[in-house]
Amino acid sequence: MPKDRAPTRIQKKNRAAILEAALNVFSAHGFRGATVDQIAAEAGLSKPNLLYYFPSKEAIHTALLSGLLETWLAPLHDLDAGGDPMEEILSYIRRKLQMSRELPRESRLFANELVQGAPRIHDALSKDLKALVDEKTTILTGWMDQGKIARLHPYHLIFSIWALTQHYADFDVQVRAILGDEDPFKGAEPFVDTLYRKLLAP
Amino acid sequence: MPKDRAPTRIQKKNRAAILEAALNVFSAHGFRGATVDQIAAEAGLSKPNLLYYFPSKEAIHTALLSGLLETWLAPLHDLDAGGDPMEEILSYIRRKLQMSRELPRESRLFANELVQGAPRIHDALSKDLKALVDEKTTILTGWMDQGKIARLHPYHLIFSIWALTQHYADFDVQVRAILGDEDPFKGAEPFVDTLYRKLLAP
DNA sequence: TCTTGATTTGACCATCTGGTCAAACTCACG
DNA sequence: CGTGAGTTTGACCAGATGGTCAAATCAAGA
Repeated sequence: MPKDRAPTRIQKKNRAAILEAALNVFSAHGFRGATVDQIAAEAGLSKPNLLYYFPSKEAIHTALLSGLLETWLAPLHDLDAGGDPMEEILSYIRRKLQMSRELPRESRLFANELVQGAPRIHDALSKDLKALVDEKTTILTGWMDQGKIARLHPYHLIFSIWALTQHYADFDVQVRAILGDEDPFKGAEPFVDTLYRKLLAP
Repeated sequence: MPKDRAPTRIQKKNRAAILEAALNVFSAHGFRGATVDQIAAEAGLSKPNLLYYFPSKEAIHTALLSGLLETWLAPLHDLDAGGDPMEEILSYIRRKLQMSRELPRESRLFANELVQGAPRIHDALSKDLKALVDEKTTILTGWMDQGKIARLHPYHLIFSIWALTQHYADFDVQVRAILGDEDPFKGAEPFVDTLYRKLLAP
């Protein structure tokens, strides 16, 4: 285990390679389904070498999740009370959909964890996530009070956005099995845009 | 392994107990995360005894999935070209939401499988599911042509229904972490109802 | 009751998996 | 160079896990 001095060139490179490999493996097989050997192989390291950088499989998973949670929630963080309500929400939705396209592994990493009861991030959900959502639903409710957008249950509004956008990453196989060659996002973007324009129109 | 005569009383009871236990365990931990011992214990059998009824862990999983696929797709099957378009669709949505509430384990069983690339049901997706969806989107498109409902991408319309309704079962922990004590479905039902009424209004 | 097939189990096995460790090797820097 | 910290690895281990098997037990019809 490297001391806690400034990380060396090699440490930076290997830690990054491990996390990248772990993202591939954990997102495709879940925590239990992933093996340390698999991650090590994909990172181009031997297993003992990998365990020189992270003390355990669980530690890699935790590092991944907590490192990516911020990225994952950034779009919601950026929802601005000062902006135009409809534009703010639609822009949030577009960013979420874009993340589904560009960061599907991250989406599935969280999906795997959530479907199985989030044993490793339960805390982050009921603390950080809840706090963030509460902050933003206050903004949404404010806009509803001002008649800027239709009155809806703000929590369920947010759930609907998550469900709709992440569906394309999480259940990618199913979507592709049905759409065939068609690019899922080509149709998804105008669809969700239309959906939320109609839904939110005051 | 019992011969393929008519199943005895004991065979019926034990097979049912095994599938029930397997549903609990597979839906909570995924295929890889589930252990045969765990399923056997939950079914009240010893491991060798369980393996007397099913030849392998994989066989249990396959039996479960194929046995439940029909149940899972029944609501879509019932979408009737002869009925009132808006009522047919809203009734489909209500049934899907009801299944999310009453059969969350089944939902998570499929979610687990799908998130990890559906290695064991890829065939059923691109054959049975695709055929069913194609049949029903034809109906939807017909209704759109007649101006009975708004014109939308029919595949994405169906995806949106799946995403919205199954979200409450699949990501239950997250929903509860945010809603607290509030019953998720109390708010969800009017929300999705409103959503699709607005979306589908011609 | 007796017999036969169905059911159940304890003991066992091979493999996989997360993790350890001491020894070897490499790198940067004085 | 030389040297000490940083890095890598082969060999190894303990426990978990899927699965097997022969022997024991049970159930039901003749």
